[in-house]
This record gives sequence, structure tokens and C-alpha cells, in this order.
Amino acid sequence: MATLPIKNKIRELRFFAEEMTQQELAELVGVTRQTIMAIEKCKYSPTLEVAFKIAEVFGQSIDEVFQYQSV
Amino acid sequence: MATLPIKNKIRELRFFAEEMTQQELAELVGVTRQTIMAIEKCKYSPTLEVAFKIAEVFGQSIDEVFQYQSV
DNA sequence: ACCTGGTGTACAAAATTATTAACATTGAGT
DNA sequence: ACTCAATGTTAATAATTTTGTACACCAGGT
Repeated sequence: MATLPIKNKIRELRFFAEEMTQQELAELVGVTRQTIMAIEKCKYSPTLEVAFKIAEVFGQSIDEVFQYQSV
Repeated sequence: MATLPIKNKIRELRFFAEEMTQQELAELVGVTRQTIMAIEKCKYSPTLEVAFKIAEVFGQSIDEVFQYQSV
């Protein structure tokens, strides 16, 4: 696995959103808890669609949830 | 992913950017021409990283380049 | 008519992401 | 100490994205 150039603020956003659990976010997004976990811990980057759904849950834009560091 | 809920403005942005070709965009993004083609024609949605790079080339945010229609 | 560049299609393969299931760890509460 | 929920890890598998290759079509220029 290459190094991931994309970070995110999911964890902060979850706790800011009434301490939403990974499980709750997963259900709102329509993926499994492990997927949220892997994304949150930067194991891999989500697809654009999942990224959109996560941002939508928190009422933010993708660019606010995910930060891309160009090399 | 069956139906694609994500549209994009890549074609317009290319021609707005001095009629940049698919090949040129592909090289700037670091993918192949076929990938740009497929994304532009909504054959599939790109990964978040590729989406970020495309947006970066045009100096736009992801949300400006890609439009997600929630179901 | 012939070339050439840009675009579109098709197919198999490689690479990456997503799912599922099982189990370990942590922390708060009783 | 015990329980429970939330989180973290691993491994195998499924699904999707990306690449490579090849070929076709169209428009402009020579």
C-alpha cells in the first residue's frame, strides 16, 4: 500500500455531530463500520461517491472533510 | 455501482482551459487517456485521489468539478 | 486520397477499494 | 472485577477502478 496523500477530519466531525459512532455514520452513508474505520484511519481512500455521502452527512463539502496534499 | 449518481464538468473545463486535450489532462493528472475518457463520459466515478488531482489541474474544488445527486 | 490528432469503444488484466466475519483492545459505568 | 459499547485489527473475498492494447470514426490540412 502506497502512502496516502489524503487526510480527513471524519473523527472530529463525528464527535462534533453529537458524538456519532462509526456504526451510525456507516448506516447513514450506506457502508459497513469497517469501511468507515479504514477511511478514518487512512488505510485507503474512499471512492468519490462514498466521499460525497460522508460530506453530505456532516453538511460539509468534500474539500472540508478531506485534505489532499499534492506531492 | 450500477447507475452513476455523479456528473462532472471536465469537458467544459478542458475547453475552457485553452482546449486542453484528454491526453494532456491525463498526463497532468497522472492517469491514462482512457481513464479521463471513462470519467468524462460517466462510465465510472474516479477515486477520491484522482478526483482531487483533476480538480487541482483546473484550480477548482472537487464540488465544482463533480456534482453528486443524492437519491 | 492521404495523413494526423483527437475522440470513442471494447476487452482482458492488474491494481485498488469495499464487504464480511471474527476476534482483540480500550474506556466508562456499575 | 465485571459488563458493555465503541473502536481497532486481520484475513479472505467481492466489487470497482485503472491500465494496456487494439481498432474505428471524424474533421482539418496537405
